[in-house]
Amino acid sequence: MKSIESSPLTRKLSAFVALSEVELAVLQRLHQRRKSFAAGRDLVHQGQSEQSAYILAAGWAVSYKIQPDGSRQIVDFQIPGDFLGLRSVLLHTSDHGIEPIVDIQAAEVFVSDLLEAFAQTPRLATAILWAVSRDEAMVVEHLVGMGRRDADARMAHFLLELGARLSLVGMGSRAGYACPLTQYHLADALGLSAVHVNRVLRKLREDRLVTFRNGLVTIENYEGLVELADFDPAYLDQTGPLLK
Amino acid sequence: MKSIESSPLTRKLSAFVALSEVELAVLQRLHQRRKSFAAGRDLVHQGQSEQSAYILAAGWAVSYKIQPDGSRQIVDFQIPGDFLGLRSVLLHTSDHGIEPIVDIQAAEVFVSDLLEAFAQTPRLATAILWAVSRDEAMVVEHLVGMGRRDADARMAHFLLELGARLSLVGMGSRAGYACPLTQYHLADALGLSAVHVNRVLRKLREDRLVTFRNGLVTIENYEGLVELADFDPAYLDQTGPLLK
DNA sequence: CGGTATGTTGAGCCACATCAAAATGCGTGG
DNA sequence: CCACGCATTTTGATGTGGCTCAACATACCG
Repeated sequence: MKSIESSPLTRKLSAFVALSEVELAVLQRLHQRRKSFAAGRDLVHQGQSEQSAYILAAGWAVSYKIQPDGSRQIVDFQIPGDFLGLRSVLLHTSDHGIEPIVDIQAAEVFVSDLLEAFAQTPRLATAILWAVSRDEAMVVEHLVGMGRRDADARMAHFLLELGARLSLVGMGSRAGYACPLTQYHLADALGLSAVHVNRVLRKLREDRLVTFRNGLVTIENYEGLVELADFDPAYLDQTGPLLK
Repeated sequence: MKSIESSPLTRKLSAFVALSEVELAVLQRLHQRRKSFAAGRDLVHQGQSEQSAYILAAGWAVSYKIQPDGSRQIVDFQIPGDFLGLRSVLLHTSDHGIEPIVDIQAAEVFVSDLLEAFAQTPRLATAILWAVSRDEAMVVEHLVGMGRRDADARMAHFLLELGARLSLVGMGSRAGYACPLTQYHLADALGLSAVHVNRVLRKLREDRLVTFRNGLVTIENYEGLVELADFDPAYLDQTGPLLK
C-alpha cells in the first residue's frame, strides 16, 4: 500500500479524485513494465506514429517541435507523474518529439491497458481526463505568455509554474528547487533567444527576485515574482478532491 | 437515426472510433437540454467556477483570457461539434472566458452526465479523451506558431487550420469558407496588433495567396499557403477510425 | 443620416533578434 | 593533477519585425 501511494501519478490524481482501493490497484497495474532511458536519446520521434505512452517515474523530459527552419519550440517539460506521449497515442501521430533531459525511468502503457482500466473504473477515466485537461491548461497558460507577456514576465511565470508543479510531487518549495535545464531550454520554451534569456535572468537576479544557477532555482522574493508574472496557480492546485 | 448522425460532435468522434448503436444513443442523450445564447454575451466568465459544459451545435464561439493590463489573448475558436468549457468543469475553475461570436445553439452537459456516459461505455470515454487531445494538439500548434513563426506564417497557418476544421464538419473546402471573425479577433488570437494583422492580410492578398474580406475567406493558392505556413494537417485529419 | 464598429495607411520607436567573441565550468584521458 | 575539448554562460554592438500613436476611410445599423 505504501508503494502504491508513493507513485507520483497516484499522488497527482489523488488531488483530484479520492481513489478507492480498487482504483489504486488498477492505477498501480499501469506502472508495470518499468523501463530506463538515457538522457538525450529521443523517446518519441517527431513524425513517427507511436504505439505506446509512458508514465514518467523519475527524471525530467522535454516535449518539443522542430520547425523546418531548424528552430525548436519546446511545448512543455515533464516531471515525475506526468504522461509522456499520451497525445501521440490517441491521435495516432506524433506531431512532436520527446527527449529525456536526464536519465529517466518510465512505465510503458498501451492503449489497450488504458481501455481496460477505464472499463474497470470509469472514475479513473475521469481522473485521467482531468490530468489531460490540466496539461492543456498549462499549454494554454504558456500560449498566453507567448502572446501577451513580455520576456521578463514570461520567465517569471515559467519559473513559478514549474515550482508549483514540483511542489505537488514533493520536489520543490516556495524557496526554490533543483532544475537541470539549460538556458537554451528556457529560450526554446519561452520563444526567446538564448542570449536574451541570459539578460532576463541577470535582471531578475539583480532585482533580487530569483536566481537561476548551477541547476538550482532560488526564489528570493516570491510575492514580487508572482506580481511580475501575474501568476495564479488555480489551475495547478486543487484545494481538495472534486469528485467524492 | 438520421438525426443522430447529423450531430457535428458525433461526426467528429466517428472519425476516431466506430461508435455502436448504444454509444450513439448515449452520445445523443448528451444533446438534450438545447439552449440558445446571444452573440457577445459571455457564456462562461473568467474567474467563476463553472458547473456545466456545453456542446456547440450551431454558430461560432471564442475562448480567451484577459490579462490584468487589459490585453486579450484568444486561445481558440470553437465551431459546431466542439466542447465549450469542458476544461473549466474538470478543473473546477475557469481560467478563461467564452463568448459567442454570433448567436449560438449549445447543449448543456453536466459532469454527472459525462460520468454516467463513461460508466455505460468506456469506449466513449476514450473517444472524448481523443477529442480533448485533439484540442490540445491545436493549442500546441498555436503555441508553436507564437513562439517560432513570423506574422505571415502564423496567419497562413491559422487560416489553413480553420479551413481544415470547418471542412471536417461540412462548413468549408479548400477553396475557402465563411468566417465571421474580425481583424481584432485575428490579432488577439495570433498575438499581433490589429494594425499589423491588416498589413499581413494585405500582403497575403497581394501575393495572391488568400483573401480575407466581408466574412469570407477565399483561398487562391492552397499549395503556396501550405508552404508559407508549413502546414501539416496530420493532427486534424483522421484517415480512418483508430479504434475498431 | 449621424454613430459606432471595423478596416486602412503612415511615421517613429523599442523589445528582442542576430552576430561575434570571450569567460567559465566540467568531464575525460593522459 | 593537469590539459584539452566541449557545453554553457556572459557581455557588447548592431539590426529589425512588429508595436504604438494618429488619422482617415468605409460599412453597417437604427
